[in-house]
Amino acid sequence: MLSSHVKVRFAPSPTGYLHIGGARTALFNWLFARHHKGVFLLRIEDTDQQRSTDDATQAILDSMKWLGLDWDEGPYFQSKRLPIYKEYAERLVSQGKAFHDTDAEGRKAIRFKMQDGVTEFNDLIHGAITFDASLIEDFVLLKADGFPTYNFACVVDDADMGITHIIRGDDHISNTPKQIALYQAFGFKLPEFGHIPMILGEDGSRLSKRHGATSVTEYRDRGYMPHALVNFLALLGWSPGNDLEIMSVPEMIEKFTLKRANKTSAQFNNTKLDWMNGQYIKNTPIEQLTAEAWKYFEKAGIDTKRLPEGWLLSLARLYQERFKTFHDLLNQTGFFFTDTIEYDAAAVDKFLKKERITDLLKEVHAALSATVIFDKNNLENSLRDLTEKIGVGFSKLAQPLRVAVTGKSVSAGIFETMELLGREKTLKRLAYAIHNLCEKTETVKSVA
RNA sequence: GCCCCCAUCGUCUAGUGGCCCAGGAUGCCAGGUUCUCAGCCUGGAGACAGGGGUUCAAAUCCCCUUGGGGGUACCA
Repeated sequence: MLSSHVKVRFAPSPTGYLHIGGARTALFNWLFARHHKGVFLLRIEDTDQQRSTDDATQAILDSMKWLGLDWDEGPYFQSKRLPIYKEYAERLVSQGKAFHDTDAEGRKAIRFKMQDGVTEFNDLIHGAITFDASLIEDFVLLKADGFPTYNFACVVDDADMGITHIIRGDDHISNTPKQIALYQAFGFKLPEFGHIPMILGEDGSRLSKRHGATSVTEYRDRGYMPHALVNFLALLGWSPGNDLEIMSVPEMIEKFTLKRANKTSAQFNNTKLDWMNGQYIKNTPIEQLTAEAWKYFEKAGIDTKRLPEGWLLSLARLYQERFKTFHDLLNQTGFFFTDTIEYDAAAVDKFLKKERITDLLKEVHAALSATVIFDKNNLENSLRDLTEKIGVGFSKLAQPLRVAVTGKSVSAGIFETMELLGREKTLKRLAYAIHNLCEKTETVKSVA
């Protein structure tokens, strides 16, 4: 393959945010270009005046950047190339290959005259695909508003911009014979076509808003790492051919070929994405992870300036193997950042509203108060000593303490948690639980 | 309706005629580690849509059926 002449494009229409299907198409084009050391260009197909918006364009550009899909040319905007399309359309009219037409509603357009015959092309992924051109109607090239239609603008631009490989969703397979007819009418050199499978929602139906998060920006806002999303998306419709799953971007570029792309549509799977994001989090250097968490926390409205030096790093270290997304981290660690913690009612019932818990926690309170250096080692020593002295298993003590301090029956290690929370808050919450939560019936949420 | 594409564990996939009574990952289940959960380790259940061919031999090739997806716009 002549790698030096590869030129591909991603050509979204700015009628909505970049969804994961579009992102995957962009990614495959990008990987293909980088693998072949070719050119990747971005073209905005804003020929639908009603539905195109600047916000959508901006969201698409932001999403591409966030994913790390940098383009070498563009973005070109089709709305700025109107004279070009007009000229090409008229050329076809003058050659008798297209004609002016007025529809029932009185709109005037230029329509392409389809020739009968068989259209066959060799798809890079599907192999030979054949259409009977006589079944395809004469289609509009230039709309009444002077804007080109998709099929027309696409061909004119791809030819004009020197696109060598058209990699796009297989929902475009049936557009291909029309486009080939146009290439032939103009005498343009035909590019290669590679139609990649669609990404379906988790239930196997076409991706839509009711599937929850479908846009790249939503995944960004929910605290996923861009490389994890890229890695996950790369594996939807493509595989390196071995058992490798977690791959760096350079690795993906090196291994990416269209030959290894699938024909079968793939269902999106959030659970596996979560797992993958967790893998990336685990493998991210702690300083970088802390910085990312910091950014996310600030956006979420947490006053990070008030946190002691190094505190967030300790938090990140403690939670690194425990969270899947930054949003998840925020959920898990919310009790650190508030004076009003939420108590899980079931946890309170199960671990605090029991006989002798008040006494036990009073002992714990005393032991913790007497711990001079409030760090995890000393806290552990104090409490281990206590359990030995009063003869109870450590878990009998840990759970009530956990609920009292975090409000939940699940948390990271209790000693590390107390150390991070600090002496003052820990003791305050413990005292509150002793006086207000143990062996009483109401009280689910209050100030501690 | 007509045209086109597709079909391996729930999901993502490996598999291009014998190496496959089908491998990996995720999820699920069980056990281990343990202050809970997560993580980690070990083990387990789990698929070639159905039917015909071709062949000494088929998940792999052909046909039909069924199922899914896409198109059939002066949307892209």
